[in-house]
Amino acid sequence: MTETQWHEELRAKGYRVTPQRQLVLEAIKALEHATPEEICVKVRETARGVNISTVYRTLELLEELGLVTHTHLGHGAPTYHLAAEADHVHLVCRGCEQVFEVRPELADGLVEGLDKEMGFVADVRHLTVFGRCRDCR
Amino acid sequence: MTETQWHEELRAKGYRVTPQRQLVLEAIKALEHATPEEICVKVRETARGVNISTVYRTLELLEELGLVTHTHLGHGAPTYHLAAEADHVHLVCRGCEQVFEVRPELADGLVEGLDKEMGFVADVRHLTVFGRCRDCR
DNA sequence: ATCCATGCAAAGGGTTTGCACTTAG
DNA sequence: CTAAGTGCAAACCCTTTGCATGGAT
Repeated sequence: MTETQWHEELRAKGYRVTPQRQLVLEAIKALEHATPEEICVKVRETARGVNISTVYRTLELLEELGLVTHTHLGHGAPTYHLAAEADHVHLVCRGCEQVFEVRPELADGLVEGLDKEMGFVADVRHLTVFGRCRDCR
Repeated sequence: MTETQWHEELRAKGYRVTPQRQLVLEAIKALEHATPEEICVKVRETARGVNISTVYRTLELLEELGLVTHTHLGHGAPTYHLAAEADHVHLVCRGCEQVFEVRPELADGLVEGLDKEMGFVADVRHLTVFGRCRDCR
């Protein structure tokens, strides 16, 4: 989606294009897997005084527009990333707390099984697998 | 694991067997997928005045002993269940918010793939798949 | 000139912690 | 007896909300 495309989508739905909204989206683009807090810090590098509650409200909006998704990687705050770049499964190692990304095709069997067995359509982009990585097993 | 078995495991590690700890474990057994708050309420049906912080401390202990595991089903508090009965994958429907359980074998392909591809040992019991159920797709 | 969006501060969940008291061993 | 466990209250993190001000359209 181009810059002007989502600006127009915003306006079409009665929302406004504000500097804060643009900065939050840019921060997500730049950071990858960033928490609201981290996004806020990043945004403040450019524009001082942007409030954390604005970040939360913007994240909700961007997610509603389908530009952004979030995942829960562990116990703390969720992490946000561009929906366009979110096409991977997350692995979280309980040993070293590291986060890995793997091709979503690895979950194809699971996805098909769930659909066949009970008509459940899985959203692989929100899939987080906990376990232990090679070095911590 | 029998009653006396885990009592002895507690003592062997220098922990004590207290009424609160027994009640918390029984509550988890009875409730299935209960949040700390719900467990606390259940425990208070039997013993009044048990504190929520004791519940949290006990959950941590029981998890360390491997008697109990938790999963994050959605945004709120995690849910706890007996490790012995936790052998299933959770599905959460984003439409109706319902939680389903399915046989862990459905994830076998994923588990094998992760191991083969990068030596990652997945813990299926903590796996939660988000998506849409038959009625909400 | 609208009325949506923001900043601020306060409140809200969920969880952890410090400390004096209690209790299992 | 004495170390571990508990209750209580306060603190903590993350998130949401109410309201007056500010700004995009």
